[in-house]
Parts: sequence; structure tokens; C-alpha cells
Amino acid sequence: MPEVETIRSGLSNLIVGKTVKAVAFDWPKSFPNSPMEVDKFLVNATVLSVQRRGKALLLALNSGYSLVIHLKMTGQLVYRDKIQKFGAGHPTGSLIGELPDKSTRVTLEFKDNAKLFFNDQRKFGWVRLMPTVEVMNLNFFKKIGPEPLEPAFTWGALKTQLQRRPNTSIKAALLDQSVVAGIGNIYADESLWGAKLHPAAMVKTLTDKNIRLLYKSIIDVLSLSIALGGSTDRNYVDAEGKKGNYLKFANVFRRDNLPCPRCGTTIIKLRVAGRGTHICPKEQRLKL
DNA sequence: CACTTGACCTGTCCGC
DNA sequence: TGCGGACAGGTCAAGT
Repeated sequence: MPEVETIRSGLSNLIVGKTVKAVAFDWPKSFPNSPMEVDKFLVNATVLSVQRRGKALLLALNSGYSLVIHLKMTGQLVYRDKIQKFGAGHPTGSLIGELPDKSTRVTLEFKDNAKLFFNDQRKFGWVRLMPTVEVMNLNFFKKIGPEPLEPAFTWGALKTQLQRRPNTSIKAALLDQSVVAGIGNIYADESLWGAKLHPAAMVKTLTDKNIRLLYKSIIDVLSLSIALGGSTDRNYVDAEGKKGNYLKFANVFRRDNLPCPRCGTTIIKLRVAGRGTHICPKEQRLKL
């Protein structure tokens, strides 16, 4: 979510008010709309806003339609102005080369000749054009949980949401977007380390104290990552093509065989909820 | 119903 | 070098 939020704020400054001139796309799973729909509701439409819900982006258009975008693991949304320069010498400092490249699935061209590229190496992500009033009817949004950085998300709200998954591991629960929106594998590991909880601990075994600490940890971790422009594990870049800086400050994620920043114990990697998981084995104990 | 496992894709890295 | 297998930030369908 911090990565998507970073893209959202960047794109908001770059494309709101711009009008689409042309659209190129060729991979139906990445962009399933027909050329007819695109001509009618996207070409000549002006971007009204760029919003985020969970890990999805919503670009509202003045045609009554919206572009809904999910980047999944390797998606990128990179903006290039009309000059089409790139690399370290460019004012934006983009680390992505010339676009489009082999991973480009969708290109939006604006009337001022600026372009927005949707790149996605693994083709898991998607862009979808649909009526704005129907967006929240997508299953993805119908079952999505609370936004962790909204004021309504209190520790009690976290407890209530967790009680919906009592018999699963706390890691699986945190990754479940219907429990809390926006926590992915990196932030689940970092939040659990912050709260000194073992990721395989059953949700129903957590105490109120555990949940309060976890709540604070989630908010701290997500807020810090947004402040640092998100995490670049491999593919992630922001709307200007720049990498995020959070992983330099991560405590456990991808730090197996390195010392725990709190106690010095060697961090280990295990598999929980089918995902690579990093913990301090001394501080994050599985109570029996 | 609650929960877990594979599938969706491409690319990279590691061991033989 | 080459090849096979495991793994990668997420979600969904199908399985138990």
C-alpha cells in the first residue's frame, strides 16, 4: 500500500486536469476493455482525480468512467513528459529506461504529448475502464477492509476485524485484505516484528495487549514507508520512475542471516501462510 | 462456512 | 554455459 500511495500522490500532481489523446494496449488480461469502450469513454476524457483504496488506484474521468488499476507485484505506472528524456540526467531522476519497453502493457497519451505507461513484467496486474458508479461493485472493493491510516481504524477496530479469522495465523489474517486493507508481505513481517509476535500464532491466542502493540506497529510501519516513498524489492518505482527507500530501514524483511536491530539475534526466514516470512527467533516466539 | 493450496506470468538466481 | 527448480511485493478459484 505505501507503494500505491506514493504513486497516487505523484500521479495526482502530474495528470489531474490532463486530457487523454490516445490509448495503446495489446494484452487483454492487463486491460480487458474493447477498443470501442476506450474510444467512447477514455479518449478525450479528462482526469478528475487520482484516489487509492487498499492497493488499488482509481482514476476518475469526466466521462463518467474511471480507470481502476491494480499493480499486483510487478506493476508500474510511470509518467513521462513530452520531452521523453529518462535516466539519471533527467530532472525526475527516473531509473527506468526508454518507454515503452517489453513490459509495457498499456500506454495513455495525453493531449500535451505526455504519456503514462502501465508496465507489468508478470502480467498479474490490471487496468480496467468502467462506469465510476459501478467501481465499488467490484468484488475486490465489496469485501475490502478498513483503511489502516484512516482515523476510524482504532485498535478496537483491528480487534473486531481480527475476530473474523480466529483460527488462522496472524500473518494470514494481516495479508487478508478484508481484515485490513493494504498490508502486504513486507509490512506484515515488519509489523509483527514491531509487536514481537510470531507470524504463525493463531489469531485467537492474541491478547488485547498484543493487538494494541500490533495496531501501533502497523500504523508506524505504513506511515514510515509512505514517508520514504515505499519499498523497492525489485520492480517497484514511483510515478517518476524512482525507487522507494523503505527497505533500507526495514528491520527483518529480506534480512535473514543479519542481526535483529533490537537484540542482535540472527534473523531467520521461514514459510508462513505460504509466504516467505522473516522473524527474530528470540523475540518472536510461538507460545504453546 | 473457514481455511489452505494452486494458478496466473515472467525473470532471476542457485545448484548440478 | 546450460538446465531444472525454487522463488518473487498479490489475489482469486478451487480444493479440503
